[in-house]
Amino acid sequence: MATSRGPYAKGVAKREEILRAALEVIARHGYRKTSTRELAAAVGLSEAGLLHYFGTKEQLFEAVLRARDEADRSRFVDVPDSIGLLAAAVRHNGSVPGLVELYSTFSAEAGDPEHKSHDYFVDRYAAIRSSLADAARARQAAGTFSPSADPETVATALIALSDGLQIQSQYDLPADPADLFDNVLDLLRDS
Amino acid sequence: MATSRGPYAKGVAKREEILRAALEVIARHGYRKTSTRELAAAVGLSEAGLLHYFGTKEQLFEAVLRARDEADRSRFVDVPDSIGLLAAAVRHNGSVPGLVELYSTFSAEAGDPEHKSHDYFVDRYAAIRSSLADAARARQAAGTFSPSADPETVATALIALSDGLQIQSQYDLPADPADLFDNVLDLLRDS
DNA sequence: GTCTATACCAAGATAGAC
DNA sequence: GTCTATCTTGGTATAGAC
Repeated sequence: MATSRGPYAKGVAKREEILRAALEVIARHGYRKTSTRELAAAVGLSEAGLLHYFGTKEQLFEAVLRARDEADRSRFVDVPDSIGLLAAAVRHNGSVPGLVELYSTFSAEAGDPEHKSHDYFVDRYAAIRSSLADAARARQAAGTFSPSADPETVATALIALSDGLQIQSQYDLPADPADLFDNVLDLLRDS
Repeated sequence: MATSRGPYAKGVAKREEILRAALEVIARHGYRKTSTRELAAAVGLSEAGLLHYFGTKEQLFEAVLRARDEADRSRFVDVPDSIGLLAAAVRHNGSVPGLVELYSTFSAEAGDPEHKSHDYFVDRYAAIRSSLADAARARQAAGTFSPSADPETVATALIALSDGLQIQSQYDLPADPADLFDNVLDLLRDS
């Protein structure tokens, strides 16, 4: 048996270059219209060469979304709790429509239990839900959040609100989704 | 000039048969995995014959969603206002996972302004938003809804909540999405 | 019964995943 | 390169208005 040696430094760098390029191409052409062919051309690789790094098109897009989560976390390190983090992310989404389209489409498609990225979203939703519920409990203890609201319910609803606003923002929304999200949070503080 | 004669009785019947069959096949196999070939076979047509009626696969799926909206409206005629209608639809969605997958995926994909069904969703969202805002105003006037909530904001947020719950329901949700939706409505009544 | 738009099919062009 | 998917082209057969 060959023992796994892990990626070489060159491979790591190429991976990052591919992720950056994928982000850029997706932002311009959208998710559905971005082919592996086009992506390969953008980084100077053959299609086979590109897929060597990520296995399938889907795993590549999953990697792009993981990279975005990571980037958001480090962009908003100073935000006090995960409810605030979600609000900041919703606001930031307004400036990256290509990523919003990727996230919306991909999270809907991966709803199929046989989709390669299904488990990624199961884990991601569970983690966010748990951390939002913690934040809701902390805010309730501090007296800055509706005491009658069930934390788990609030957590699930806030995620749904964020996801749903990302979809609606692709159509003609009369207001800024981020302002809307903040307004709903205000309602929950006062009820 | 060729004057349009409209569809023959046979064509009208076949159209309905196709929509019914599409609903069933999509409910079983999901949206992404349903091919025009499979759909054509299910109604005893060639692919070209199938596409003769709807032009493209996308227009066929749009027709399926229009038929669903129509079916929901007649299923819930006795529901007093459109907020109640949305709540009833969310509850009903729990029994038709294939349609939920179709709706989630398709509404995300059609976010692309060049998608053939983009305008359908623009109109649909605008209509639902307007009717939900009317319902919120009526409930506020009747004293059964938070007076501090802006009706337009509530309308957009309720749609987002419904859409987002449809996505999350495809993963491991700890609670029933319909109960969750009702709980959020309760919070809005008391605030 | 004539006429032509509608209903439908066979084959293939095109394009993307892998 | 191979396989699979959508959609077009170019046709024939039939419904149904007149």
